[in-house]
Amino acid sequence: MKNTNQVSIPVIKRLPRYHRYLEELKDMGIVRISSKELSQRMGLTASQIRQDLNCFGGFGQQGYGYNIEQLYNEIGLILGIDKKSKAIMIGAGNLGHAIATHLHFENRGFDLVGIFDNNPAVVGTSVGGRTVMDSATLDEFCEKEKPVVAILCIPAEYAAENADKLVQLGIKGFWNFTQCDLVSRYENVAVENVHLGDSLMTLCYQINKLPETGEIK
Amino acid sequence: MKNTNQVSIPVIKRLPRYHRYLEELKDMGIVRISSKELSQRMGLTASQIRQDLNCFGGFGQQGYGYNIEQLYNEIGLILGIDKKSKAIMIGAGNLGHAIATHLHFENRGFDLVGIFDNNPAVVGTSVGGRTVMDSATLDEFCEKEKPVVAILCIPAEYAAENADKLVQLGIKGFWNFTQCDLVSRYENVAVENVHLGDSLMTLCYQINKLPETGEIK
DNA sequence: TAGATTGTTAATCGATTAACAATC
DNA sequence: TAGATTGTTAATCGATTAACAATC
Repeated sequence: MKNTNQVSIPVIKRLPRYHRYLEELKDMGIVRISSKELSQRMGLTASQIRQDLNCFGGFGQQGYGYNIEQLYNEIGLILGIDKKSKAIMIGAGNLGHAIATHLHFENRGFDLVGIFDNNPAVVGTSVGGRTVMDSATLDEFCEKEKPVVAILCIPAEYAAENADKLVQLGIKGFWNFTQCDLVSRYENVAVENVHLGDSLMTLCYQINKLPETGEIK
Repeated sequence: MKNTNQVSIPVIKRLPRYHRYLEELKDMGIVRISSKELSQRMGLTASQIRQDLNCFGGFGQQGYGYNIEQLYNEIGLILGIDKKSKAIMIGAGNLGHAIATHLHFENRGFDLVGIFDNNPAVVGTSVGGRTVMDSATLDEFCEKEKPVVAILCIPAEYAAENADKLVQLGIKGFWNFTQCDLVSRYENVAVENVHLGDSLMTLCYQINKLPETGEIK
């Protein structure tokens, strides 16, 4: 694998999608694929695929293309999904509950080791086979388990204070489902935002910009 | 408002975020703001903000800046959140349940008029004050209510067939929570993907690329 | 009026696409 | 070997940033 220093964000964001398509092809029993054919399936250019992959190394072979299983595994390694970082979830409301039960953390480089909430009605209940713990025990838990990532599923107004505290407790990355941006509050802390409200508004724009049925041009 | 033909995607994706920041400033009782100050708050350049806004018209005033409430309203109009498109949700599992209850559709240009599931155990239950309907009644419902957007909260393997059917029933846009890409299956149908799995894997990459504590450089 | 800040044009930067020699 | 397809360099395209005249 080549020097991975400073691979651009757009490239990184495409990796999981490559991974998905390759998994599908692998499961179909297909062994090799050319950048051209993959590009057609994915709606990209072959050039882009080759450029993207060559940020990390030459995984193909001239005249042959790419071995699907090998490339699939390589991309998994690049993403680091074999590492299994410890993650905790803050907030076990509707959304937290859904995220905790719906995602396959273990297939994506994480181990969800704890779920916390400060609502007494929720503490002690089971979410996806895990018992929700009291937020009051968070400090203690972090000192012992040393989780690396926190998944924020709390109301926006508590996001900043919680994040600050979690960084002090050693958290190095957030999967942020709150409206709050956590813009550059910290150095060397990764933030991956899932702004569902923003996404919905973007769709709103698209819908309203769609040509009306029957409209000319 | 200027001709909005072909405003680039990156610009559109920033609009909801401007909207959020402006709402916050408005709620704080602040009346005006310069592109410079807003840029500092948001972690952007002032140039970018001015360029973005001038895709739609000149909302500012030299020497003064922007009136926060006016700009907030203008961006709302650009996004079209006053239009209230009818939306239906397909799949009322954990994730669907959370989305239906967690998002404020009415503030973001949509009216969630129906939730459907094919699981008899779920049909008839209440989700966020709405009764889940049987998927078997979907055709009938669409003919009568003419929803414009479908929110897909179903397993990936059923996504394509459901989407095809929904397009035939008149759906013009998808908010797609499935793993399936729905890549360019249709013309003049908007697709906004929320690939949570991809997002999580991107975070995985970031975490593993973070400099180790104590590491030099 | 003087100072501030926009709207807009020009310059820069980065990402995507095209081209092609290398090579399996 | 001939054909296919990569890895990589060069060209293009688009988005971001800088600069500044216009003007409130």
